Amino acid sequence: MITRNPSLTDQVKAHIKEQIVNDEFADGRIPPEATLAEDLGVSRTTIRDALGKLEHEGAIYRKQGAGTFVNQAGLQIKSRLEEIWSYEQVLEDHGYKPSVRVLTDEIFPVNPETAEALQLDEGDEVLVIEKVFLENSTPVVLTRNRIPAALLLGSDRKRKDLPIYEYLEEYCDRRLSYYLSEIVPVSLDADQAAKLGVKEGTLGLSFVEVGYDQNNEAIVHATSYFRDDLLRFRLIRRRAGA
Amino acid sequence: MITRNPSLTDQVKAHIKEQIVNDEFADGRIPPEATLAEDLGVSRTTIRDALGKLEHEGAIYRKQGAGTFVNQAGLQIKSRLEEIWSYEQVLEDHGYKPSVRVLTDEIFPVNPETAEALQLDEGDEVLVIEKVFLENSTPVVLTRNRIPAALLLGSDRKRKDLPIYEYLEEYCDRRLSYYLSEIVPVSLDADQAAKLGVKEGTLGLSFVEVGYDQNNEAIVHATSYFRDDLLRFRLIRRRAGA
DNA sequence: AAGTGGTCTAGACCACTAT
DNA sequence: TAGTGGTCTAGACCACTTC
Repeated sequence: MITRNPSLTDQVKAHIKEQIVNDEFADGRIPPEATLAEDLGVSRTTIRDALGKLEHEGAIYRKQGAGTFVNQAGLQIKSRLEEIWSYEQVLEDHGYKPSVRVLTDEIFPVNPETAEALQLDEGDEVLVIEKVFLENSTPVVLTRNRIPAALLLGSDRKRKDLPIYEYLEEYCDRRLSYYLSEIVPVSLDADQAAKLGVKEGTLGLSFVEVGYDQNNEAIVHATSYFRDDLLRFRLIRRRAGA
Repeated sequence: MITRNPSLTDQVKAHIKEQIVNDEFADGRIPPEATLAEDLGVSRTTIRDALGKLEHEGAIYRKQGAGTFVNQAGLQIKSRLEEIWSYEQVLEDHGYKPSVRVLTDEIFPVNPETAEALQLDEGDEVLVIEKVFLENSTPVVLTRNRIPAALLLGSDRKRKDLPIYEYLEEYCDRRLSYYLSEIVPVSLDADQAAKLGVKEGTLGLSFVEVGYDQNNEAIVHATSYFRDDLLRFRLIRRRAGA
């Protein structure tokens, strides 16, 4: 059944992706764009947009003049760094059964680092939400999110365990559009190590990031720490401009 | 002057990017797509493709129904992780004057890890090129590239200091298409620390990656180590599927 | 020479934002 | 309601690979 929303392109993308994971293409060769367009009853442009997205996420590769092919190596990637949104989802993708524990959920005066990241003034307040994501009872990810208190709409913020982007939609009516992230290797301090269940000084990876909404306003300052022994991030690096 | 190659889209993109960095758009507002199309004498599709690339690399953002705007925050990013290709270029972008020193350039029997990454057999040989990238006389990046010896075309490989993708084109006639990379925090061992001019055990970031050519054949296994105090990597994380 | 992906056009209509 | 970006179509021609 063809409907708008999800877009035709996304439907086509999902359809082809399904055939890929079900290994329905002989020799890993995907049919020509013109054939796909005719078979699915859409324009070649729509097919090309869908294939473009699949190529970008590493599921396929294309060779001008030759054809389009399944990319087995790319399909192995579980967590694509550029697309990580919910850590529960990431853990699920790794085959874990994730759970969340909220450690902190309080309003504090902003610290200088967050004030700069979120363009706040000294003395402004932020809501600090600290959470741990666990697989079974093993902590894997520790996050600290800071949201300007001025953005909060009501005081009945019950679902503290929501993914932060859902929390922002629910209680601030802001839609998180993208993160600008910095990747930093860290030696976990006593507090962080305790919360992640490892020894102080253990090596870990961390993100320091600022989240923006559709109006390009900074709405969240996030810091995340990962157990490197349990979670590895991968990404595809391409030639600039491609 | 309008010519093919670079594509119209890339010419349009470069043109708009230049106007952005020269701050030629009042209020950071970029003209409507229809206007750009008419002014530049191309179709709206071409304009949209160009704007799409600029949006993807963080230079602009778009709001349906409202317009297209310059993204000041995104413009600040120097090294976009997904697009890093030459470390000399990265160091230049950070305002450094880079230089390269080749530490190793020899053929060895393949080790098990590389054999698996490049689908080689035990006993096959690889060319190992180890290089350090320096700013002035300070080491910043240490890389080790391993190329299957079977790919080498001749024996007069003089330019060992070429970026590895150029080396592969020059001496193997293979075009590097993309890297599949894993990000790993490390405590530098004695050898690595010495080559980077820091104390053993210093915290660093590393990439472990496999490079593929257009036929999706693995052609290089690379390991890189970075001085975290001198080089930070950033990236833009977006909602999956967007 | 035949087939395939890459680029580009011109135009239609929809969804959303601003006023 | 007017203006803007988002999606989609149908078709043309080019560049490259394969045989």
